[in-house]
Amino acid sequence: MEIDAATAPKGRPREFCVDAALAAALRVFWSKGYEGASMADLTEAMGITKPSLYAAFGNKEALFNKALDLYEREKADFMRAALEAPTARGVAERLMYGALDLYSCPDNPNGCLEVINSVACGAEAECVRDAVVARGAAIQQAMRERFARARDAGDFPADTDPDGLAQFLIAVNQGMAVQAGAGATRAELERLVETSLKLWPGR
Amino acid sequence: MEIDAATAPKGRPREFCVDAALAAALRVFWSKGYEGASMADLTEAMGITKPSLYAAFGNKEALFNKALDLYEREKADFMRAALEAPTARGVAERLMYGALDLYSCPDNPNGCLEVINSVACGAEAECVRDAVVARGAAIQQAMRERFARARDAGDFPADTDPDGLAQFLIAVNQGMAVQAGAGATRAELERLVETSLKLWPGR
DNA sequence: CGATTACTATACCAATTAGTACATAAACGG
DNA sequence: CCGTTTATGTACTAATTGGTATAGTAATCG
Repeated sequence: MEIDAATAPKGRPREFCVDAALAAALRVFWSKGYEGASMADLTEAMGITKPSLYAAFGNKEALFNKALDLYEREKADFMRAALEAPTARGVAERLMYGALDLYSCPDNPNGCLEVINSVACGAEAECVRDAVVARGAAIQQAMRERFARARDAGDFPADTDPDGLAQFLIAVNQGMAVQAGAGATRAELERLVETSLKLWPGR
Repeated sequence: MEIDAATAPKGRPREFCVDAALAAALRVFWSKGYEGASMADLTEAMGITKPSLYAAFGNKEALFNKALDLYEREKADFMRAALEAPTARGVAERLMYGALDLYSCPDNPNGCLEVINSVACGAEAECVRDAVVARGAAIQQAMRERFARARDAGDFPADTDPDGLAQFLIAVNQGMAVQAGAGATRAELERLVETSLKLWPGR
């Protein structure tokens, strides 16, 4: 019995990198959605066979949830980071430009994994939809709290509703994701960002 | 040979109402999306068998396109109507409140049929996605032209970009559809509408 | 009445879906 | 070298997918 179990893998070592396979799976889910991504699509992109996939990740739903974790950790982290901007306007700017970069990056599928999987779907995908929607609600809640602080700090004109502004910012973000998925160019999305920020109230 | 062919159907008359069946199909596509709606879902909701469906509508894709026509004609008509408002602000108001009514109507599936089917999908659905995206592009183009006229009429402050504003309005609309599909209440969507309109520039 | 025409229902099709059984291969501790 | 353990590749399953062939049925036309 070793002290460090991680250094003593027992059986045959796996021949693929779990992280790289998961990153490949994320790309597939990101471009096709949960339902649109078949196990055949996934195994091909990941470069492994189905039994390996099931052994390493459980099943399709578990794989998706792990990919979703990765997405939030590595791709959508700018959302959390945006909340740390000193003013409400700074939050909006960081969020919009971060979304612009993510949704129109040529290395990624265009659009937002969470928006793709939070719209309507068949019965098979309802469980993952609920999971995605729950994460969106968490982000929205965090933004509400941030804007409540911003209001107390005097970032907004007097008659402004911070909750409404949080919802508005998320809505524009979601709309940008929809347009990116529909093939909008980066220049078009840039115009959307600039127009939105020009309308943003306060500091 | 009769003059009026419509009054003399030759063979056995069909036992269901095509319009009612199409309306039922629309509801299914609207709540599950093109891919999420199986033929079994559709035939059950429409109250007919598969051969009847194929005889009357062609195939799944043709059925969807007919449902999409119906959607634009009966449900999303407020979009075109909004463009006839006398000022740009009036366009925005009609569009936002029309979308609010449509996306949160308790008699309908929540959300927007076109947004649902313009996000990522499997290979099977790409053709219908392209069709939906093309319709969205047409609406956006019409709105651009409307706002170009509005700018000439002096509806906007001097430094306003009409194209950007059209894109912005559509993005908020799409975001509202995403949130409606994710379970937002009507009151929440109302707040989004009011916040957005409060930020709208000019008259 | 018969012929023609078109709709309906059952039963079927090939392809694809997510998920597994099983035998084999590669690492380890003993 | 042996047994245990884990991973791999092939081949398979049951269920579902969109789509049809076939046989029967209900209407009008001549």
